[in-house]
Amino acid sequence: MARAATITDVFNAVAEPRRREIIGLLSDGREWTVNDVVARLRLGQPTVSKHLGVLRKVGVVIVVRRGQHRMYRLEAANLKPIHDWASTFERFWNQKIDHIKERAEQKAMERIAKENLKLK
Amino acid sequence: MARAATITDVFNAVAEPRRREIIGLLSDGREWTVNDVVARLRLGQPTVSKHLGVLRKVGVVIVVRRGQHRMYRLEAANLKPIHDWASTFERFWNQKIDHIKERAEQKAMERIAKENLKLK
DNA sequence: GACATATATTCCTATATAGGAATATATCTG
DNA sequence: CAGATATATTCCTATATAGGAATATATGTC
Repeated sequence: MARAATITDVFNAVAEPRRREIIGLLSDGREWTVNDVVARLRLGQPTVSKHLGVLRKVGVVIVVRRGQHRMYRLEAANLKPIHDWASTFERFWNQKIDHIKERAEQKAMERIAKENLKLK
Repeated sequence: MARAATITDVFNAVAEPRRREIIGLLSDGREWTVNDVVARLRLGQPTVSKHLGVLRKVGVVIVVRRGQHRMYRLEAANLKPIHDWASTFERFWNQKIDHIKERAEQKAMERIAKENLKLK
């Protein structure tokens, strides 16, 4: 079986690095034209149109027509499922940080103990 | 150009729903055998072996051999890049929540004002 | 050593998809 | 209306990859 389609699974949509780049551009909160994006990335216009189309279909960008132009804007809320999923693992690296803290405190205690010995 | 390979890009590795399922299983922190996973998911043994192989290559799981078995364990720290990336968009939905809060407060104020009027 | 069990690997096929080229479709400007 | 500009779409090709079947490779047990 193939994986869930890029246009239905936001995880898959975002698995393509150039789409993450586009999202990075749009994350300035402003409206971007297809050609604005083309000018920034080294991609052809049809390629950019297609990537934006995928992002639109998963809801990560929205588009409004303004005359000849289509203004694309980031709809970051639809990236939240990814954040939520990844957050469920937060405890794993926080735990590691805790261990580092613990060890640092341990060392500090040892140093203090040593200095106390000297004083005696 | 094709996208970055599943075995080099953790975003792409995790774009496959069955791999996310496997990660979900291993997130109990325990060691899982290939057959443990096969028993839980409706996937053949070779399929599971291959998925675990992909996750191993991006570092999301680690494996130790114990006799006949290979024990797979989640190495969640290597999911952190995904969390970090998604976190850069947190402000977008927090902002929305702020708006909701604001509006709720607004309504509360209005209600209080109305009640004050009645009292007069 | 013969067999059983656990897992990986190889081979195959179907499918998705990224991107280029060409073209279609609007919209704007004179 | 005749360009010009902006964007989408269609067609094509190369490539990745998911999964099944068969097989290989260990390791355990009698």
